[in-house]
Amino acid sequence: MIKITFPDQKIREYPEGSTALEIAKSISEGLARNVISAKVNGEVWDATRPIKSDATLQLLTWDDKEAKSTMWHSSAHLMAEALEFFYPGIKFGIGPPVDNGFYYDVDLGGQSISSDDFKKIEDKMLELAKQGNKYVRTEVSKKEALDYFSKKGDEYKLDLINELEDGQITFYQQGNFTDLCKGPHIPDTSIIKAVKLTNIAGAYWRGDEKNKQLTRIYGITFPKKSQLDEYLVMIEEAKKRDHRKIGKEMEIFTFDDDVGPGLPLWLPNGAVLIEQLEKLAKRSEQNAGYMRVRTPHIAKESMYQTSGHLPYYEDSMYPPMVLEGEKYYLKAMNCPHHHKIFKELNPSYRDLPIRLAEYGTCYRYEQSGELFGLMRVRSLQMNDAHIYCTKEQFADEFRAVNEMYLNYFKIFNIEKYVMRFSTHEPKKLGVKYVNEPALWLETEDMVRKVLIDSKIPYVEVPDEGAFYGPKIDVQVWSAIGREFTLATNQVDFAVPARFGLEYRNSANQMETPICIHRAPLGTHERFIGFLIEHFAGNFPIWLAPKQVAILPISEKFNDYAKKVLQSLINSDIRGLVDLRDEKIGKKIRDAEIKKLPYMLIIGEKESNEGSVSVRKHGQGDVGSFSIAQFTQMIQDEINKQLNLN
RNA sequence: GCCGAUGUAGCUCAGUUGGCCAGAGCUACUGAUUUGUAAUCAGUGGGUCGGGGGUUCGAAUCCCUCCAUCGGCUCCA
Repeated sequence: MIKITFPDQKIREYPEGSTALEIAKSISEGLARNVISAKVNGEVWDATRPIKSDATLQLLTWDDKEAKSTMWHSSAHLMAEALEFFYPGIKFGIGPPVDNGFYYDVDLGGQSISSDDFKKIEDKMLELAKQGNKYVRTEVSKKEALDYFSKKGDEYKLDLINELEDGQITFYQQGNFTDLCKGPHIPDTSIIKAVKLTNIAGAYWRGDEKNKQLTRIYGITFPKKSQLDEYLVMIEEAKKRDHRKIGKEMEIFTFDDDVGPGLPLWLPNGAVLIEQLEKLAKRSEQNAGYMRVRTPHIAKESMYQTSGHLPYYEDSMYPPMVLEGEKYYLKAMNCPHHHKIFKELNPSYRDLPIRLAEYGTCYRYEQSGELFGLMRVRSLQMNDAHIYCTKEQFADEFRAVNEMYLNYFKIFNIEKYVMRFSTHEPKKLGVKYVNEPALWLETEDMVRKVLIDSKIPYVEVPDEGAFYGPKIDVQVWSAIGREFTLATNQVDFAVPARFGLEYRNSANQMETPICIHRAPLGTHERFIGFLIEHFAGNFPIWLAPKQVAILPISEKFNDYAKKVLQSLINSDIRGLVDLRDEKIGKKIRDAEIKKLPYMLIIGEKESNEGSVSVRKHGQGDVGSFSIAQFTQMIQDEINKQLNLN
């Protein structure tokens, strides 16, 4: 007998070699039906794998994240079986679970596949699923594994096996399909009740663009048909929040073929959003002791040689303009310009820290396939600043920057984000990173310490640093689930020295400052793209391009409506009047669709009283107020949203 | 940049076994109506069918090519 410890710390005895599934059955048949996999001693296992000694056991059902992964991993195998049925000779790369489903990379040889073929593959998968074939795990020797896939002629699997150690190789087989796989898997295919292939795309073998491009087929499965329906509804809802759709509807931005790809035009409503964001940034930066600077959009090649950017990033900068024998580049970053300003200021230690801020306009020649609405563009304006400080000041400065982030997140009600702390990879010193091993370790420790001291949750990712130092990126997700870096906070211990930046210390010696690059509001482009999706276009009133729509009931009240508008403008409130010869219901409907936060309905009663009848977007009638009362109401709401009270 | 898909009026879309002057709704404009909390009625205007080339008696429709967008891959100072 073996002792099994359950999550509630209860211990029960079972025969040696019992499986999680059998144990579940001993508790209840219903539970057993829902078991997808199991966590044995903290490791996810097949629910059908015998447990041979004392262990802790957690049964995993669909509600557990790990169970979903198991399910989708098994689904990838099921799809592979269906694909092999339709496309004999097909070769398989990797087929893992992902956040929303799974994919399998395949090499179809000369055959082709398109989304038109999805239906037949889905049907085949469901047919195979109904057979309830068991996923059978076998341990094989390296030689057996190599023999099997040599016979099959699948060079991708051979490639994978060659990297594995003998004695640790397992196969899984269900129905007519056998795959190299470390598992775990669901007990049998009958758990898969709903199947949807979602997408088809190219993907390089092992993610290397020098390798052959395989066909990647994405799909998702569920244990209940209704869950698939819910998922499809969710996808539809997400599409409605897409910033490209709302940005067009609300006339925020546009792209034009003649202007060029990735070069957005900000329409008047978008320009208001930008102005409000800049107002917020300028105020918080002023309070935090920043000084504003302004720099040109281009610079000579020599500056980017000095900064060291050229060898790393020349390919993603617009090609240079040659004037009088000199090469000029459109700037892709603001730091070198700011470094030059620091040098000109010629500070002593008493002047530090020096914080230089600019909403700098940059141009980056992003690969054409990378462009994506406002989220990835070629012209961008960054909420940039560079803080020059001593080593002793670094922790306080870095902490203050993080606090500024968190304050912004409160204002924008951003709750779902991840701080990603990127460090260097020692093997790539001198290639991807400046060759200063001691400084890397020292600054990484400083950053880590600040994060821990400030109790900011973060994940550490090796080999993702900037070439000049470690950094923190703030990751957020777009409505359609794509992950983005919204903001960034970077340490630079290398470039100031390259520019010969120095300050005089208290002992009258010259020292090089540390530089912090920070952009809490990222770029206007990405930040506004994100905000559109975050708020689904229903901006908080302080940010809304138009805050109030004035809707006269008939032409007779147009003059009073114009008077109300003027009064709002005098109080710095952004409004519009709908003077069209339409019925009030139509004007309200249009204002609601345009997501205008407030509507003022104006008729005979209001014009006689000098009042306005207030309707709130998405809520309806909220009553009658004097113009002064309404103005105060709006201003109070704005102050509250910006934490200005 | 690579793989795949898509591109018809300002917007959303119909029109593909190739065949009258390419359609609808919304928007815009004009007129009637003077309206009380999510669509008043009528009329008018608007399209190089993404660009270029080809096949054909005839191309939005078939072929080639370029451009742009979308989904991924790679990249991201």
